Amino acid sequence: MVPPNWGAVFVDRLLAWYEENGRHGLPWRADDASPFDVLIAEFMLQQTSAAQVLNVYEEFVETYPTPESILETPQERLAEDIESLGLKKRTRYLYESSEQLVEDHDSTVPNSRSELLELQGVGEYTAASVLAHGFEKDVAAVDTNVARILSRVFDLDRENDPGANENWVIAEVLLPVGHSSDYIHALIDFGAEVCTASNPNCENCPANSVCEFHLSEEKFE
DNA sequence: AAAGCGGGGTG
DNA sequence: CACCCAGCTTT
Repeated sequence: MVPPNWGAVFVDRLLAWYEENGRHGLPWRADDASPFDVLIAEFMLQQTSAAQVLNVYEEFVETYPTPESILETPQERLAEDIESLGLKKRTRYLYESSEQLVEDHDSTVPNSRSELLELQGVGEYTAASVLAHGFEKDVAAVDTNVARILSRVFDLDRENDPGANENWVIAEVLLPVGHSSDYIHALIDFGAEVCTASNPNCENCPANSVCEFHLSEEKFE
């Protein structure tokens, strides 16, 4: 059973770790990234490592800063530009969602969850990410990294399931109001570098004293 | 609920 | 060589 104050302690440790060790230089996290830039980055990052996206992101958003610029380009050309990322359907999602932005949203990115979810290729995680990073909304975003972290720290029943409502509820409860973007980035970086899927670095984890997973592991040492 | 997508990096 | 990566759509 997790003591009631563990959540707050965990978030404090997480944010302190992030300030010191986070991947602050990633271009799609820049303050001047537009909501459309954020949307492009989230499309690229689906099931794709940040290192791979780094190879193509900056040139892509410079070449295609608006949905119109996507639509003016043959899909074959777009496909070449992001070929190294894999997942070929991504090109169609980029193109069709750009059509939706132009036709239904006056060429802007909508700032509501329901409208974002209507876009081709946008699911719960991507919608939440755009709201947090593009519009500074106080919403949580749960991907496989976040689901894994929360499942371990709080010993959740539906382990590592980004679709489990419990993950979203906990992520929302822990959210530091006014800092959702840093909070989400912190969770993801933490999942990529400390609380990894295989061989998590519990020994050097700043939150291991408030983690059910680590404490239960210790019992079997 | 489960399968399928995908190039590139890692153990 | 098998497996994973800031998920989503379709069956």
